Amino acid sequence: MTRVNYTKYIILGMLSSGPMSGYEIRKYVKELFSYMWDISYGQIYPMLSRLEEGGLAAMKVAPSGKGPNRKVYELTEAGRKELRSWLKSPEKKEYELLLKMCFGSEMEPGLLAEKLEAYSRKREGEVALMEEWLREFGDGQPYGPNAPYYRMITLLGLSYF
Amino acid sequence: MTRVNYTKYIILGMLSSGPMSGYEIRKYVKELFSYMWDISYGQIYPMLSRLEEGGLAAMKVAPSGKGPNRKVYELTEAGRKELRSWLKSPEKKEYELLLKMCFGSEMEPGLLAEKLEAYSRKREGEVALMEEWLREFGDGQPYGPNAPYYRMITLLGLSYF
DNA sequence: AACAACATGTAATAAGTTACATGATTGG
DNA sequence: CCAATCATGTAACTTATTACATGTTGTT
Repeated sequence: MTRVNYTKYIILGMLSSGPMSGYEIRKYVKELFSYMWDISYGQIYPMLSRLEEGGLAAMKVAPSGKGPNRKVYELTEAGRKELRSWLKSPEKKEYELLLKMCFGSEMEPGLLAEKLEAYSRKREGEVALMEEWLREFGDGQPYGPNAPYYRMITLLGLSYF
Repeated sequence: MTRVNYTKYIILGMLSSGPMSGYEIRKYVKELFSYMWDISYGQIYPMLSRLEEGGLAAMKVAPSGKGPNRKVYELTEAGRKELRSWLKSPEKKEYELLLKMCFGSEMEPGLLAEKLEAYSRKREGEVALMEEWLREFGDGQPYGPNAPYYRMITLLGLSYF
């Protein structure tokens, strides 16, 4: 089970909305996704080079109105294919579906709805478990001094799900 | 600005509830926090050694009813001090306060409430911003093909906050 | 002249994952 | 005897952060 490089798919996903420079990718990710993910230049620029090398993105130097020249990257067909193949694949992390949702326009019609329904079904089981925890946390001390705080977090999780 | 090692504080925090082995830490983190964080043996065991070396935890070998001997780690006074100093420090990541909340029993009375209030105030500003985004995402296409999906995520974030 | 924002990049370091190695005990 | 669970650990590798280097353009 080789691990998924999310940085790669965040960048591929950003480029799916249109050609962009590394600087812009950073700016939009910070603006739109700041409370979910962050991505630093130390990841972005090397990854853009790797994507270009691998034929997943094509680079053009473009003059910038302000500041130095920009390197604008555009998704190639291979890049779009790679993005879509990840979008279709099963999620391995909790937040992965949320990330995929950001690039919903690249998903086949119905796929996102299908995934969201499966997620919701999975969550229903967890909600039942959380409700059970809440009852358990209430009874005495078997969970130690932090039980009331776990309770608060479980309550938060419950309302979120 | 040296970076915060969250693994260290998760382990220190777990040990604050009582002596525990690496295996147990993994088990509880998976059980209780699985939808927020994960922590692998490849992090836990080396970190426990480092904590012991640094005098933040003390190790005792204890026979296990089942399976091989366990190495049970107990928080030292220095370890507790280190945990509390992190608990007091300002948060640098979005999810950091949630993590701190799990170890609320080690926080000075009022500190958690204070931090939660500050967080709530900060969130109020963001809620206003999100509401503005929702209006913007509604008007035409300046945000590209994924605008409806950003809208969904913003809606989710809004109800969460 | 100074500063903010624009723009790209790298090197050193730290952190995290995966796969592997080892072995005991209990229940079916 | 086999599988599951208990239990600890390491090596190879990948990923991420921070600090630094460099330089432009527009605003105060």
